[in-house]
Amino acid sequence: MHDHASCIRAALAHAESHCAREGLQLTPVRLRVLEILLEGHRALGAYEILDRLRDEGLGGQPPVVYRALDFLLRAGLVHRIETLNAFAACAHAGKGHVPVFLICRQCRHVIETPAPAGGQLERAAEGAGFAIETTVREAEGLCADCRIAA
Amino acid sequence: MHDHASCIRAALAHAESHCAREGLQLTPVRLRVLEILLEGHRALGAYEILDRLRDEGLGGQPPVVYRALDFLLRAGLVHRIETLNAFAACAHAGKGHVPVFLICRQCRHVIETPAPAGGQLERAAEGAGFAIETTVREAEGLCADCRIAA
DNA sequence: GTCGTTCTGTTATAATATAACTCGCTTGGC
DNA sequence: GCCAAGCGAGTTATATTATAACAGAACGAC
Ligand SMILES: [Zn+2]
Ligand SMILES: [Zn+2]
Ligand SMILES: [Zn+2]
Ligand SMILES: [Zn+2]
Repeated sequence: MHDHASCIRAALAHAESHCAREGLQLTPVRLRVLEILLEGHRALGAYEILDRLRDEGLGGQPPVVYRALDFLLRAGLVHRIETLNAFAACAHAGKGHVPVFLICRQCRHVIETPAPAGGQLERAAEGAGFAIETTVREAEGLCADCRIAA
Repeated sequence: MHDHASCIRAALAHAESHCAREGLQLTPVRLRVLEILLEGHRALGAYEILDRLRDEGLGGQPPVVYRALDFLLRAGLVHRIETLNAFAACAHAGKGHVPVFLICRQCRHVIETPAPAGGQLERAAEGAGFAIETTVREAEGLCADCRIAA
């Protein structure tokens, strides 16, 4: 069983120390967005996050949440899930990694697993003389729980 | 050097025979959208395609182009590029494949290479009991030409 | 013919994302 | 103390991407 409470604590502790070390400001809005994303290993759309912020009186317009997400993305604390146009807190903060996502189409849970370097993308790129800067690896399907439930 | 004229001819021939075989209707709008995407190995947004169609008097509203794209996607003749929210004609039509895309951020050229099965995504999924249905593998960076030009 | 299906046309709107400008706060120089 | 620079947040407006919902044409099945 996954101890999510300690999972959240660890992520927040990492975020604070990382920002302190790098001279980045983890402001209330930014922290709150991270906390919301950390509540579950799920991807949330920017406007879902925005609704939450609004309920809490923390900034009611799109730019607020998009700026916070932009900060968290650049700090490596959050990943963008391209398939869903949504965002998920990094589950491996601090361990420099190329994320791979397994996205359940039923419960929307997102499993992030670290990928070793030197996979297909890298080999394909090398053959083509292509210089990779960022990569996206996402799979959609059914997670173990939803397979059993089906 | 890439013989793109014959590349287009082959893709169109495949599209026609594939649709005939499967009982799918490659109507004028659908064919034209495919032709537009085949003009270059580039990704086009739905509204870029729509502008082209409009200029040609072929259907001026978003649903027209989205429906044509939906058809072409399901027929496997076109791929969606999640990173760009855009679409590119399949460069390996007919050869059942899992596409991998190398996307140049400068010239927007898209290189499609076929991926062998059994990569990182599949291994990660197996370990998690996750049943993959679709995968997205995209890399953004600089293509060989743009690296030289830089 | 007329019914069901498929494709297209059209209007309207939803969902996602950014531009551009304002303000308040901090901080450091002077 | 005062000012300027920088940064973050607030706000308005708008751009970009995508879909819902319904109306009309075209076609073959019966
Ligand atoms: Zn957890
Ligand atoms: Zn991560
Ligand atoms: Zn070609
Ligand atoms: Zn392809």
